[in-house]
Amino acid sequence: MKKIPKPALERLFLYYRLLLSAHNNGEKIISSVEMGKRLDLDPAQIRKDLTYCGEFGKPRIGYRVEGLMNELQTVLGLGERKQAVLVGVGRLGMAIYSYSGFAKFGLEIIGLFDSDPTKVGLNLGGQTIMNIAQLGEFIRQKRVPLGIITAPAASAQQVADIMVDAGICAIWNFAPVTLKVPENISIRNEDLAIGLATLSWNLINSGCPYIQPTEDELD
Amino acid sequence: MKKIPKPALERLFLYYRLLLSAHNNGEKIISSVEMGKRLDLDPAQIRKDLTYCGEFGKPRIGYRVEGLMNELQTVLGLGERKQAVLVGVGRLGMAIYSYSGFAKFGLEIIGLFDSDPTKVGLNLGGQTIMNIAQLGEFIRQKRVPLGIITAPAASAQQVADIMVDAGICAIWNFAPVTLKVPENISIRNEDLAIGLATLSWNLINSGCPYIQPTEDELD
DNA sequence: TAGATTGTTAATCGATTAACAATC
DNA sequence: TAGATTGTTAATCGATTAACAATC
Repeated sequence: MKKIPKPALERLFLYYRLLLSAHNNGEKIISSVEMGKRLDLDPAQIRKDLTYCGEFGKPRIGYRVEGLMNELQTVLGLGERKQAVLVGVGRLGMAIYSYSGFAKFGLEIIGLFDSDPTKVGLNLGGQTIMNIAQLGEFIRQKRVPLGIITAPAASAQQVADIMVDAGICAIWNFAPVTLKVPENISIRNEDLAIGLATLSWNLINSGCPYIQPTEDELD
Repeated sequence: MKKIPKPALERLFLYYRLLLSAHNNGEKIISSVEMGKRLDLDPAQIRKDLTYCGEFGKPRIGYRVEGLMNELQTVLGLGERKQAVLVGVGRLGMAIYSYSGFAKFGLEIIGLFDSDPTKVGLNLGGQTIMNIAQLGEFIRQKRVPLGIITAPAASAQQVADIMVDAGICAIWNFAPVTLKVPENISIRNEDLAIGLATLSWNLINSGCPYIQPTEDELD
């Protein structure tokens, strides 16, 4: 398995989603130039990225939409079932749990957990929220490879420790905190506040007329 | 205003949040080594990043927690009020709207919009959900600098067009689609499915014992 | 002082972009 | 064929890491 640079890996998924949409739209062939237009990316970069997943393009023609789509699905493992537990059934947790878009890529949330006794026992979309005390045992027994943390920052590390101890392989972390995990565990931080912070910086440095300069703004 | 590379800008926010926590914890001084330990980053990188926001460290001593925190707050504009509209009051939209963590960094969502007539008129946390037809006028009148899109992919571009036309300066996009906007508009895509896809790839390429060939999983 | 830590310069690393021969 | 598009190599760009003099 050829190593794929992280930025390229993320783009591969964008290509996959684009191809899925093109396929549903009845398109048979697509060129790197056309993909670049739709995704606002350099066609050369797209071609380069696609070399990480085998060769499919034909000079003068372009890429077969369905073939490339299937190849990407295989490479990214999007066709595999990925069972997961979700810990922290707040609004964000519920949003992720109920979002059908992830199921298309193989995500199956098979266990909901919370530490709040008023939530434990509630039924949500056919699943009963369990006490966090049962988390480790559940992961071990069901051999759950993926953990989703939508718990508050204060308890996120504790949750991660339980998951790791129970043998989980990957963590999707939405808590705004840097988790300490062994390096064989793969972790993805969706730190939404970072996005807000970068937009904040852009706003005050872009001369937006709708932002009222406090006193220090003049360049 | 010195230009700040994007990855450095994102880390600056991590430093800010760390300092906020250290400050609340009563810490007065912190070194780049200590920050590196807590954030799992190279101390040299931290020192380098911090040069983008003025000089604060003292050799042999470290950084003054409060001073550096305040400086970062100013640089990132986190103390400024950032008024925003949110379009698409589904579960994710509600999660973002009701998350108090963003308010700490200056976010103020002052308008909720949806195209679903059964939602328009409902009251949510003191605000009435408005019809998307009023979006442009609202932005113009209130001079709203920031738009948050939590609408479905299919309508996201249309929403963005209205926002841009009304003079919005920045867009925080949660819809899984590449939006076309003029290049003077700053945009941040929080494409959560990318995270899932990278974890998916990691799972199938890391030899996770809890991941089995698909046929074993059928039941 | 002696030692720890900064800010900065230089070296390394990795990713993007450009160029173009090969190809259909 | 002529022309468009690929895959790949080389050049460029930018970010990270290493090294170390300056400093308190």
